[in-house]
Formats: sequence, C-alpha cells, structure tokens
Amino acid sequence: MRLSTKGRYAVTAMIDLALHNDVGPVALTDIADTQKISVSYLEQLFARLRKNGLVTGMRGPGGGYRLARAADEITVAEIIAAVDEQIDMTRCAGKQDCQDGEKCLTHELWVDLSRQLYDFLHGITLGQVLQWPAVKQVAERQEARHPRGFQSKSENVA
Amino acid sequence: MRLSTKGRYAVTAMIDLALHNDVGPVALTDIADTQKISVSYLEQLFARLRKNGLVTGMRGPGGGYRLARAADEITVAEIIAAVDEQIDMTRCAGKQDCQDGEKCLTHELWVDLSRQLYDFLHGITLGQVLQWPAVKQVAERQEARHPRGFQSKSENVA
DNA sequence: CAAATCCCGAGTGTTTCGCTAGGAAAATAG
DNA sequence: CTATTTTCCTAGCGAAACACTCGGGATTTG
Repeated sequence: MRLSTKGRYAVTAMIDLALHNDVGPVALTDIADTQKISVSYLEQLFARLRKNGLVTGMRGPGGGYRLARAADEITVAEIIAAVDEQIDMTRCAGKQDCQDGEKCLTHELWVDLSRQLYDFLHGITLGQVLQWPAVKQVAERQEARHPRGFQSKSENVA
Repeated sequence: MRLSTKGRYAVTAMIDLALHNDVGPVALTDIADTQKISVSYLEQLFARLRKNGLVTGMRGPGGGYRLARAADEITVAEIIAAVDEQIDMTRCAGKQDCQDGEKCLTHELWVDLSRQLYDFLHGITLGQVLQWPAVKQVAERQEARHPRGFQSKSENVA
C-alpha cells in the first residue's frame, strides 16, 4: 500500500462525486476546475476507478461520473488501492526466498504493518468523511460559489 | 505523510537495531547484508534518522548505530516521517488560498485524513512490533544463522 | 600507525508523477 | 442529420523521487 498525492487526488474527486451523487453525474471538467489539475490526468485516475468498479461513466452532454455504489459502501482504502500501481512493495515480490532461501524480516514485517494500515483505511468510508465538520464546511462554501447540478442543464454560471 | 519502500527500509533497519540494542552497536554493513541493499543508501537513511534523534552513531572499529531511545519510546510514525522528504503534500503548500482565496476541499480533507493516519502509526512502537509473532520468528532464525553481537568481536562467521 | 566505521557530497539510471497531445466513440441539442 | 459535449484510449514528456554508486573525508579502536 503506497500513499502519495495520487491517492489524495482520487479520494478528493470521489468526495466531489459523493457530494453530488443524488443530483446527477459530475463532469471531469468541474472536478479539474475545483482541484486545479488537468482533465487528462483526472481521466487516467478515473480509468482506474472505473476498472475497479468504484465509478460509472456516462458519455455525452450532461454526462460525467457517478459513484457505482453508495458512499457508505466505498472505503478510502479501495480508492487508494485502485489508483496505485501496487507493484512489488516487498523486495522478494511474492517469492518468499529473498534471504537465504527463506522469508526475510522485511517481508513479514511489512506484510503485517501494511495489513494493519489497510484495515485502518478500510474502516473509513466515503460516507463517514462527508460527515467530518471541516469537509462539510468547505463543501457548503463550494456549493454556494459554484452551484452544480441543482439547476437544470440549461443555465450557465459563468 | 508519504509511504513507500523508503520508509520500509528505515523501519526494518530500526527493528534490526532494536533486536541488538542490549548487545552493542550494529554496523551498516550487517544491515545492508541482511536487507540486501547498498551501504551508501543506508547511510543516507541513517543520516536522517540521526538528525531526527532516533539513532546515535559510534565511529571506529566495533562501532555502528544504536537506538537513541528505548524501543518502546520510538514509534513507526516517527521513523517514516524522518526519512520522508515531507515536501508540500498539499497543493497550496501551507498557504490556504488555493481556491478562490480560501482553503480548498483538498486541503482540509487530506490534513484530516493524514492526521488520522499519523495518529494510527504513532500508536505503534518499535517495542510492540518486536512482539509480533512473525517478526520474532524471523528474527530468531536470522540470529541463528548470522549471530551478531552475542560473541565478542574476535570471531568470524564466514 | 592502520583498519574499521561513520560522515558527507556529487553524480547516475530507472521509475513514478503530473501533465500534454491527439484522437475515437457515444450521447445529447438543435 | 449535424454539431457539440462528454467519456474513453494511447502515446509521450519534463521533473521529481527512488535506489544506488563513487570518492573522499573524519574519528575511534587495536
């Protein structure tokens, strides 16, 4: 389990989807605008999220992405695992003969620690994060400044 | 808080030190041998650990590194934070004006999540890890094959 | 003294990060 | 039907980080 800005972008984008889940799909251009990152980079992240069954895409005007499941059924661990390459964190890469033909200390130790970390992040759902005071606050302010989805598709804010 | 193989090397090396803490300092060549990584790379990691007050170095023949504190007083979070660059994890880099002159959702969300993660890893001490069955097992096998420190400095295994 | 070991800085190849570019397919609007 | 909007897909690119190498010190032990 790796942890970098890549996972953060993914989690934040999923929060964005969860906030507008009952209104309609969210276009990547909207997320790119609020997160200040490029659409193409978001596309690559969402390709992974889609392949892992976390979001569903809807093409055409008015389309966008939407959560594939309820916010309470999606954990932070799933999101991070989806966008991370998840290549051999252990040096022995699955083969447990990294030292003297047997498992090295590194292997067992990190498998255990990584497991504990995964369990921790697996216990946090998107629905829970939405209830965090700081998140609710910023979400409300964002909605006030850039209303998305509450009006029908015929209006333009800018 | 970032998490990669770099942090794993550091944690594993610290475990190695903790295992031999009551016998004497551990030379980097020994750690490099068991972990199968280069001495120079370990030196760079230990430079950071030393600057963060986690280990103390002792030069000259018979020297090496030793824990600066008791194993129960050192947490996994400290070790990982010591070796990580810890540059701007937030896009706004401390300045909280990343969106419309105010804090963005990214900022608050990740500060919260990162904090929870840090607290979790801060709750795990080196002393606790030493008690994990898997770690004890491999440690005992390693000690049997490559006894270090239990004999005086006058013997050679190979 | 000489050997062992920590200490330090500069440089190197590979991978990942974040992004750009260019298009193709699908769905809606007119 | 056509034009626009959006997802989808692939390829590549500069910068950063990763893991490492090399070369030289400084300091302590024997």
